[in-house]
Amino acid sequence: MAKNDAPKTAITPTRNDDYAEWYQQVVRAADLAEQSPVRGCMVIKPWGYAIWENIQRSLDLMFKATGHKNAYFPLFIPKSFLEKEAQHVEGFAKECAVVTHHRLIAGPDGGLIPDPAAKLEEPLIVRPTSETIIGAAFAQWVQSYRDLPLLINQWANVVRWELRTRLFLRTTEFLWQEGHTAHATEAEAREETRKMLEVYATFAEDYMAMPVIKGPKTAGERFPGAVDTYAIEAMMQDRKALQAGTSHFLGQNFAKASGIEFQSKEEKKEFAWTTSWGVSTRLVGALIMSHSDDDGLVLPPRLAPAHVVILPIFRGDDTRGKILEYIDALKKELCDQRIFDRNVEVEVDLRDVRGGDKQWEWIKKGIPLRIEVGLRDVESGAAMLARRDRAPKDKASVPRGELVAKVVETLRDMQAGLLEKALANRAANTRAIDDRAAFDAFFTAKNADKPEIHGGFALSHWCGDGACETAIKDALRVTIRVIPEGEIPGVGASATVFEQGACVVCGKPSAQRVVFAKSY
RNA sequence: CGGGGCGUAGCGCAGCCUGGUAGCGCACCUGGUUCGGGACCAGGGAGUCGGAGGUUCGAAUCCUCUCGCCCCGACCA
Repeated sequence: MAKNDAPKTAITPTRNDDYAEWYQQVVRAADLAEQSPVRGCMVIKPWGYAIWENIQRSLDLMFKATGHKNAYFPLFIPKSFLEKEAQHVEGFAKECAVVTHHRLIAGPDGGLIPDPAAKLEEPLIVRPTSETIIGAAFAQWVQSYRDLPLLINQWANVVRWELRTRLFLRTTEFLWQEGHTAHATEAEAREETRKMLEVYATFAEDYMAMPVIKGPKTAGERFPGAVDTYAIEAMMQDRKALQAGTSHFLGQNFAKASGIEFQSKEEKKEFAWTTSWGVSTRLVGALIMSHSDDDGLVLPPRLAPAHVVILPIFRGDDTRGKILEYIDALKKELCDQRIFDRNVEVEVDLRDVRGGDKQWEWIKKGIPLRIEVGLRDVESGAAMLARRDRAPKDKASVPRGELVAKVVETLRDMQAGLLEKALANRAANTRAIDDRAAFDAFFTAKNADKPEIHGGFALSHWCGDGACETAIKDALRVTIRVIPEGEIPGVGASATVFEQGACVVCGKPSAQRVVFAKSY
């Protein structure tokens, strides 16, 4: 095949040519977000924000169904609050935005400067997370064991002064949800931690069509101040791991720091047991990197801002009305259909833009289905149907009578297909590796100058020693993403997680394999 | 925050070495021909060349500083 015969893709470069650049181009081509004038902060555009809204709505229902209530706490956290939990301080101190003044005045050069007379007595920290401020509230709210459990969630923005940012994956300000709960017993708090991890895993697989491995993190990867951190980890198309959600068992650390005490049935003063758990706009990044291709974004129907775009094909003004009428009726009927707990959402693109361009725009935006309606279709009682998970030119005429049912059926099929494909990709790039040489080879690019996509998930034995974990990290930038608690679908019997083995680093005995990978 | 790269029209880039006040493709606007399709022809609009200093008769081009973005690393959702 000559160079010029290479299939033209809507996105350049392709994933294989330059994955990082491809990602950015998809974000732009799909009109999801853009860089803002503020360093490290993004503007989320309507199409991208709608995805977040769908994530929000779906998760919110799941939180409510598990007994949680939403509330809202201050953006600002007094410095002294953050100082209350030693490990917490250590973890977050180096990435905090600090508010020191409450007024601006004219400066010597005509600009504005903070008024020295308006300096805050105690600096306020723009929340990097809300354990401490919510802890303070909880301390007020909880008196008796009858006040427990306290199950609260907050949708908010947070700020972490990141040194290296990437749209959606890591930005200085990001949107998220943070659940905070307090319980009377350790067992109950542990159960809550697990329950929410499960909610996240379900959401990832059923809504995002993104398979995840769930389980505890190693001590080294723990949330600052947590006793145990659990996570869901997904594999992106460049085979790197992405932490898509975390759930923390905080023990009594924060209860002690914030004074969350209650009187037990036995009339004793006790510290509550707390948890926290969160997912962020990073999920949008995860979605992009799970399914999208060299023609742009690919969205799971369940979270797509719209399911269908109807593209009219006009030839001359005399037939325009007829076609519009046909489209209108079709749209109405489609919008009455239920799919995945909501109505089918339809866009009709009437813009005066060339047909081909219009079509490609929607392909790049990842809308699941495109329906073309021209005079021919109106007259024959049909429409052309094209799906985003097939080649752009792959279209089929569907009789009008079957169209509506076909749309619903196809959306379901696509949702399932995306998960299957992602599962297959993960399985194909997950390997049981038992000796160090093979491990090193797995995580080393053949082309050092321009590393190709390589590696994946290595299921290897680990003795549990942090030193071995660090040795791998230093040598290969590979970390233990998660300690799996079940077999990994699609991986095959030769890679059984639970069997005796020897640590891939030091050779000491190990009872199970863990997931090693490069990560975001 | 360390190493590297890059900032020239909305997007992608050339020009910079060898200073003489900007060019290409796509997008955009107008007219026409096309048209189940990322078309073609003709005409047109759009850039204080990231910002600030400096050198010079003259700076996108040379020097200094600064801001931002990207990649690699350390850190992290």
